[in-house]
Amino acid sequence: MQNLSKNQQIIFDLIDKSPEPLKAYTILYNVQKKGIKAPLQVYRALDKLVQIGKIHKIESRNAFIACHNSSCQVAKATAFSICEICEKVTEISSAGLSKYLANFKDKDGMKYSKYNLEFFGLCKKCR
Amino acid sequence: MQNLSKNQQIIFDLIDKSPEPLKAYTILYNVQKKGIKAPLQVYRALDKLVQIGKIHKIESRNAFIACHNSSCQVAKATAFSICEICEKVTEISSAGLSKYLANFKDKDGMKYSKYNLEFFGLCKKCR
DNA sequence: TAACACTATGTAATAATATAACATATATTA
DNA sequence: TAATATATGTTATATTATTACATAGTGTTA
Ligand SMILES: [Zn+2]
Ligand SMILES: [Zn+2]
Ligand SMILES: [Zn+2]
Ligand SMILES: [Zn+2]
Repeated sequence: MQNLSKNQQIIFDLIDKSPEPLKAYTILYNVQKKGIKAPLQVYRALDKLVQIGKIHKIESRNAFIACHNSSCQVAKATAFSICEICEKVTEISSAGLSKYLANFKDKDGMKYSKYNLEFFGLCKKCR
Repeated sequence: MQNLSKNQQIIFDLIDKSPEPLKAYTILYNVQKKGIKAPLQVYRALDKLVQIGKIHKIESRNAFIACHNSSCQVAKATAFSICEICEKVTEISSAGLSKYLANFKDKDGMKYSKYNLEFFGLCKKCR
């Protein structure tokens, strides 16, 4: 587990303490006072953080959330629930689900160790 | 099953005959000769086509693919495999998988009838 | 038919998301 | 030290998507 660089740490801290997924430019606005001035600086840190599993990208929302699955063993096998009203996003950690998906074989008998699953519905509060 | 409007039909035809997912602006360039001149015209048709399940959006690629699951009964429950080398995308239609996911319950006992799953790996040719 | 609601279209402008290209600096390792 | 890899800074630009406003067509029903 490598240490984070300065920019990576700043951006990870912001995402980690956010109760909701953050978008790249929201992140940019919030770290400008810390000296990160350009989009590319944000995107580079995001890329790295995604790569090492500290954060995940919510593809349908173009937003980023910190991993809370004990610094994701499954950086490449992610599942989320997304509330269609309040946009609350929760990372799903289910041994059953990840086992099922990791063992799933398509028609050609092909298995996939990497996947991203996004469930949509209404959260407890919005139901 | 409603009929498609003129723009919707033009854009669906293009996507339907494409062997690969198409991006919005690629679509735009390809339909300009048919009188569709602005991005919004494309996005509006895409939105509608997604809504009625004739096409699906590949979220991780910002691209659109025609549904070939007999005009998708499962417009809201989609699964794809994506080759990380050649970018070939295939819609997965597996009764087992859709049943498993439709019945999946999260920690709160919540079920989700809508989801999008993207598997990543190497296709037959690229392996 | 006329009124209404609904869906679709046309057009211009702009917002939001992401990358290319190039220069420099810092950390790691041999 | 030298070599290598990783990270940063900066400017410009590419790509993806929406807002706002005006108009036209389609279907329903009073
Ligand atoms: Zn995680
Ligand atoms: Zn909610
Ligand atoms: Zn389909
Ligand atoms: Zn391939």
